[in-house]
Amino acid sequence: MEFKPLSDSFFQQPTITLARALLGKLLVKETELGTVSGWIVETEAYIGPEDRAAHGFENRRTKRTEVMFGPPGYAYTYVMHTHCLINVVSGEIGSPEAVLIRALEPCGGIDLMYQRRGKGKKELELTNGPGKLTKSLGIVKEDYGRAMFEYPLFIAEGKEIGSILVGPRIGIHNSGEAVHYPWRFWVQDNRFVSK
DNA sequence: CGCAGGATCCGCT
DNA sequence: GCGGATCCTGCGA
Repeated sequence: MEFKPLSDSFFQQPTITLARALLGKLLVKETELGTVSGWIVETEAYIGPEDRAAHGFENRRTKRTEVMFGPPGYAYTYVMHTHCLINVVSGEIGSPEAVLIRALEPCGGIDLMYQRRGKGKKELELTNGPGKLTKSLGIVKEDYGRAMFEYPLFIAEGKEIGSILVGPRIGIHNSGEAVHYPWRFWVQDNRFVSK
């Protein structure tokens, strides 16, 4: 299968809008071992200045958050415990905003996904969580700052999806009032959604 | 330089 | 459901 990256202008929309627009799109990573892809079925928006749960809360600018202050469409990867998570930088230059990709429905390169995740895994366990999907696709912290409108890591046109459901985000219970913000989006009835 | 705290996952109860 | 694994980042001393 061959995929073509969306243009950089796709990422130039408000973070919440982009988080919804990413649903159904394809996330693709190419490596020497092959190409792996999956349809995005779950996202979360993080809007730094006003969002206690975001790493860029109150415009906190560090080496780690730096990429979020730049233009949209670049990868913000970081390590959580033993896992790597991936966000798409969004919003205006100077404002630390991003969309976390939480789950995919496998599209291509499924054999390679099993190889990376371990043989005994079920198909559902390949990509139904933010740390799992990066492992299946071979996304690593070295992808930090990479443009996501160019090979080898990019967003491509996907497929039509059904209804989008909305709810509070996951795993941010120590974030005060931000706990309740309805900034998680997922495709209704898709079994790969993480929760 | 030390330490506390995670946007998680997995296995066991 | 719960706790441990495990490791990087940010901050304070």
